Amino acid sequence: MTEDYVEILLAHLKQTIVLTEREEQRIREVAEIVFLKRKELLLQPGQLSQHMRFIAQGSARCYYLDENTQEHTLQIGIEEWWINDLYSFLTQKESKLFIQSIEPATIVQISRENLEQLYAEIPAISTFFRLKIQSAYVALQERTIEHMSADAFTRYQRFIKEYRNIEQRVPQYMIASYLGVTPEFLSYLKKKQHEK
Amino acid sequence: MTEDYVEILLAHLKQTIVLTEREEQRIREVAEIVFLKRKELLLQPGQLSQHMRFIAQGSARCYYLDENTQEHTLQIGIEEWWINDLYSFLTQKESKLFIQSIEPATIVQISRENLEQLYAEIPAISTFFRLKIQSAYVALQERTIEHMSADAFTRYQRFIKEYRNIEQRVPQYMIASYLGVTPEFLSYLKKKQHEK
DNA sequence: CGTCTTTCTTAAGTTATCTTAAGAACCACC
DNA sequence: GGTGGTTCTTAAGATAACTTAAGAAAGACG
Repeated sequence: MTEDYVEILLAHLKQTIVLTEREEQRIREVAEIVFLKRKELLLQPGQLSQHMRFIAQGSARCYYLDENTQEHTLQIGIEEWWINDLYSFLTQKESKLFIQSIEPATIVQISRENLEQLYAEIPAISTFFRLKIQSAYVALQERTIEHMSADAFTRYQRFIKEYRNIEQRVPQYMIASYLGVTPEFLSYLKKKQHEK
Repeated sequence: MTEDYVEILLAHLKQTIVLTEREEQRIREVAEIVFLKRKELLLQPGQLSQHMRFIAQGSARCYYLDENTQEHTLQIGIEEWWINDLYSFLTQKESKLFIQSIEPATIVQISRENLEQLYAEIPAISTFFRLKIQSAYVALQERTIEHMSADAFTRYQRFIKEYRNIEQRVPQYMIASYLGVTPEFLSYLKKKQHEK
């Protein structure tokens, strides 16, 4: 059932905020569902990000492609994570990023216009996204600090400790580009880790 | 005149939002002024960041000290920049960062409680800081991308191109720790740049 | 001004990480 | 269940960036 995916979003929201039955109904009205195959794009450089996107099933990532066609993964998400280029969504400027499913995925998304309506009608929704944006900032700051102060082996160890579930579902080369190393070097780090 | 510094803040706010004379007066009532000598601390790890801080004069930076007592500068600011550990301010958790004046500086700051009052009284102030937090996020994302995709020489060149005014006022080793290299290596990069 | 502290430079030796290339393993889908 | 594409590993050689150390320059402040 298509509707089941929206229920996953509602359950997720209700972990943080309280919603009346009527409010839930409003969200059901505006939520859109997108089904993706493996490695399909949801957003590309040059486009505007027009939705807040919630992963109801599967996995997705957000990455940057530099002048040398090297990928740099900024975020990897699985079920119940939000995935977006907040830069583009918030500033309404053209994105520089790709958002791509990793496995086949189901996304529940709300468009900017509908979201603005919801903000007006349901103050708790406004609170929810204010908190989300805050935590996105916090996560990014922690990542920046970690990237500057730890070497690749340490970053890898922390990653598998914190996200072994993700590590097992996602191609190695995406994790490498998330950690900021080449796939070959990550392979070497993995070996080094096993030897211990 | 102490009050002159608050006027700098007001002029800064009025570049983005419109304020009535009464609203300006409310801001004058709650703004606090802090005078700092060179290299004085405004915030240390373990403390809570309780203020939004605006540099009216001088310069300041925000940095992280890792387990090896290496400094990593997250932000450098001069006149009319805001400087804070938003992580601590927003989440009300203990900061992991230092905020420190570089040159002698004058900070105009508003405490969290006063700011919350202002949010309620002056919607434009709420808009202003929402935009600030957004642009802090955007700046951090751009920095992350740049750090992952460009080598140290390129990062240095972009830095001096964009911030030569800052580069000339701030010790080299802070710029090194902002760019993510050792001071010795930055010295080498500088020489390389001149040779061109 | 002069002196003490802070900051910057240079250079040699070292290490972390990348590049290239090629084969092996894995997996998606027919 | 086979097969074509994807992903992973290994290893050798290259390079970017770090470490250490010591002297030189610059700047703060009495």
